[in-house]
Amino acid sequence: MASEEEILAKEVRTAGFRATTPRLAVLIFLKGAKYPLSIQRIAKAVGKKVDQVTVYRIVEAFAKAGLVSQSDLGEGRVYEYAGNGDHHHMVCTVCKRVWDFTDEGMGKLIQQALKQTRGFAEVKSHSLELFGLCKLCAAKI
Amino acid sequence: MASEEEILAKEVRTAGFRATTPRLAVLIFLKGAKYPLSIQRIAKAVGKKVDQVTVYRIVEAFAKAGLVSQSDLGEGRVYEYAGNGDHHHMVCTVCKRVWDFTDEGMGKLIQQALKQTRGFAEVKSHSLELFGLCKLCAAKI
DNA sequence: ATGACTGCAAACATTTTGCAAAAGG
DNA sequence: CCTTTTGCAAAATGTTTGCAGTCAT
Repeated sequence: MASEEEILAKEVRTAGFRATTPRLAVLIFLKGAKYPLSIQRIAKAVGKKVDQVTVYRIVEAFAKAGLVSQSDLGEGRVYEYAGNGDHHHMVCTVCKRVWDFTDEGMGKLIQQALKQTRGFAEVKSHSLELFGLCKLCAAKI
Repeated sequence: MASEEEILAKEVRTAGFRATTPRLAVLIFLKGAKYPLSIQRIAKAVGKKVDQVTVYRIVEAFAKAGLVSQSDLGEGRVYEYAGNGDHHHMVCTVCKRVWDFTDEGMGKLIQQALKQTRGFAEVKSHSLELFGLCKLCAAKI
């Protein structure tokens, strides 16, 4: 049976890249991460065996290829493994913690949007964030 | 009758700020803008009568106060006047142009999300972006 | 073998900070 | 007045680029 690493290596190659140590390190880390992370945090996580410049290039390329998805949860751009399922984010603007949620209605919403905006041909990806207060932070106010 | 500027001045004061020239310049410009803009573009637009550092501070404060809303449409963070109505963005990833669209179902979606994520008390704002290809760019491929 | 990829150094850009002077209420 | 706000200079961060050497295929 294929190891975790072999599976990801295949995924990386399918996306058109060579399966290098830095790329696998980044992808393995992101796959295991519980919430989206900034370049800096990813770089720190993979350790100094991978240069931060390389992390920039890898993550940007992965994002373009759709292997990772990007968003801005209020603290600058963050990235997460796209293969962990389509979901959205709910962010507490005080403690910055992130919750995931899913929504069935996205397909319908996209159809509606396309109907409204003539001029658009095709939606490739989406990003939806809700900002507010978690119960803990709300209680403190 | 109150001039455009007087109305915005009042809005700025209601939000808890002093109605200074730089703040009104930024808000007037953003109110008239047809799509969300970066700090750099806002600074350039209001001219060099307002320092770019001041634009940073103003826009950040306005965003926190809810006077402007922020998002990342793929090219870094951009801002727009919040009073121009609740809407979402559709962005062509090739030519970067932005279309607006609205969605009735947002309230229901938020209720759903709150149901899913125990731990959340209240949603204050949201941000929804669709990325894809406009017809012009799709035709060129 | 050979093109893709990485690391390193340095350029470049963006964002933040501190403080004295200016301006709003 | 008296506090908030601004401009300026400078520091601190963040991001991109160029290139020689390394690695995956």
